[in-house]
Amino acid sequence: MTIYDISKKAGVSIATVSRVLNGSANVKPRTRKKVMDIIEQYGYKPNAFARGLGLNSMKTIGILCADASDLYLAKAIYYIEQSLRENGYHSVLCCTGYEMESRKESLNLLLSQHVDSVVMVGSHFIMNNPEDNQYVNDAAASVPIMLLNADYDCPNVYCTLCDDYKATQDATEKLIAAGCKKILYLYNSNSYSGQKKLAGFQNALLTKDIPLKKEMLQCFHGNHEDIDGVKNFLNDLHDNKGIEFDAIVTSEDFLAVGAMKYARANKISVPKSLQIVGYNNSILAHCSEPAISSIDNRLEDMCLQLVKTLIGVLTSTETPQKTIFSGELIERGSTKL
Amino acid sequence: MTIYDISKKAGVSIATVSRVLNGSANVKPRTRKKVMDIIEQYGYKPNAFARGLGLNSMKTIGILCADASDLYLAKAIYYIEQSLRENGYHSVLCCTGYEMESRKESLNLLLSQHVDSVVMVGSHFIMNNPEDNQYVNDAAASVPIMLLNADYDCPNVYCTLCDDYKATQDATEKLIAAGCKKILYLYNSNSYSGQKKLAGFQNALLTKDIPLKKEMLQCFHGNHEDIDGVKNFLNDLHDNKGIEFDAIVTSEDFLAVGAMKYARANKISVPKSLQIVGYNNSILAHCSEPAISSIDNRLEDMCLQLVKTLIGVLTSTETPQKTIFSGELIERGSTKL
DNA sequence: ATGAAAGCGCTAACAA
DNA sequence: TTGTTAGCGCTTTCAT
Repeated sequence: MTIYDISKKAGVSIATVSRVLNGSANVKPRTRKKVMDIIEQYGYKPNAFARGLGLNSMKTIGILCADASDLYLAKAIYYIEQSLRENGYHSVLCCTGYEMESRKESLNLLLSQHVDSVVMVGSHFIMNNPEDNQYVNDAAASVPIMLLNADYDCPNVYCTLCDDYKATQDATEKLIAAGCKKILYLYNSNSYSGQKKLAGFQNALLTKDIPLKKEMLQCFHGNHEDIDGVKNFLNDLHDNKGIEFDAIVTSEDFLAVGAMKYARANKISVPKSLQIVGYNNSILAHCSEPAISSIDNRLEDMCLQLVKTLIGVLTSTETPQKTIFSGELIERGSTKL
Repeated sequence: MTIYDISKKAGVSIATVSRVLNGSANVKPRTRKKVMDIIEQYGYKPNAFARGLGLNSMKTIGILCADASDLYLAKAIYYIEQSLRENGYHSVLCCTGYEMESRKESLNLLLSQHVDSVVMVGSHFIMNNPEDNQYVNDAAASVPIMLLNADYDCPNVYCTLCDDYKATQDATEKLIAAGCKKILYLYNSNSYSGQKKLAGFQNALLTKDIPLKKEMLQCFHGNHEDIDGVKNFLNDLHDNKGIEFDAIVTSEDFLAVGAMKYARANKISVPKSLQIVGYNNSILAHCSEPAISSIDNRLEDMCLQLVKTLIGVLTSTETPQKTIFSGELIERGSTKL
């Protein structure tokens, strides 16, 4: 069933059918009704390819993310896809893994699909080395690029992010105000937002005149699901390296869960002897007893804003190139502030 | 840059370029080389729409799932997308939520996109009432439908699932063998696989001659992230309804985590006084101390098999219509068997 | 081994 | 208000 069949049955030209299909004003109501009836009757659906060929768009957005099974990224994808769909766009998902090469490859794959835009979910897509980000510039030359949780200055690149720096700083300062003297910072990524969090932590110490010891910044290099690995890591830090701490600020909830298990295994009372702060405010923060205080970076708000911005760009509405949300610590039993 | 430009520059016809592009055998090596060079030089990429129009396929698979932010479904999507990409297919993601109507709508959306097949992730897509499944039959009339974790008998519908019945029965029997007398079954969904698990539990009791009390089958109706809700639910069961139990078998890990928190809050020793079994073997099973024994239903294997089957169907290779994997209990600290 | 040309189904510019 | 028609870029016969 094509537009030709419909036009024949309705006794009009294909142009008229097309007008009806696209809601053009220049159709006599009676004609419109006649055509609509035929369309309904035969359950005709226009061919998306042919339409795409003509318009050079299939109303499809590419979503690039390192790992759709990551709790945080999965949530982001969920919000973004939903919002895009509400705006009449499809979402092509492409998980790139954490390697540079496959990242570029995936991007090219999406571009060759003629997506109308590419959303990059997660701060992993922007590196420190400008050369490594060239692929973003290249892509931005053909379609608008939307960055979630990353900051990058380039024409046709739009950023929506959370002020991780400030959120981490605030949380750390709260711990200091509550009397913590030896705060360990536990992280696992050097991505853009990872660095911001770290800097926020350091700045909190600086502001409160607490000397910064290098050993109090620890990077866990294991897999992001390896909670017991984190526990062992902390055990090693304490038992073998002699590092002492009365609070742990982490860059991700799973690290905080690991810290929680470390405390439990060593019969360290939380929050009495050890306070723990997570990041992302995910379900993992609810899994332990007591529950973990975690920094919420307003993921849903960010995602909705990102899509809003994107739609603005695609419809040539004036839109801000950068939107920054502020995060906040959700206090639960793992801290007493 | 189109195929015409390339053909002109290479001094051949578009047909030849097309042949080169599609790896046809009927091209003289020298001609092929000549064309290839031009293609490389100009970085030409064929237009996916035009190709789609001709072939009536853009090598795209629709992935339907209720909620991409659900831990389990997110993992499934991850595996499936990856495997599809390796096979040269794109993935269009569409999250339907848990309502019937939006489910049908999403499916139609995908079909109107001319996807080559639709993968339905999760057992929610098949209902008890045959009428409610009619939409699957309808869709199967136009493209192959792949079901993950659901069983449905219909031409052009292919199922890949885990034997949840057996896995649950086995785990329950192990608990009985270990001396548990009062086993509570805690679930939260009546989906196809939800029913299988429940039936497996019941059958274990039957097999071991343990009387089945209705009150020992409890459905938690809250949100699947509401861990504290589960804890409170169990508190209520015990304190107000006077239900006693020495083991809890759950249909999802988050329920097991809730049970764990219930035990901790009430100073019930796990596994000594209460044994707990989760389902899905997700990261949640690792969050508590002790870690939770959980049934692994081999999600990755299932996903890879599903894609393998799909590729088979699309290439008209002979393929089984139903593949069943068997699950197994991964024992951790929450049980002593 | 290569080229010419007919679609594929739709949109949009132009004519009437 | 409606119809005619030229693309859109590619695949695929059918000739050569």
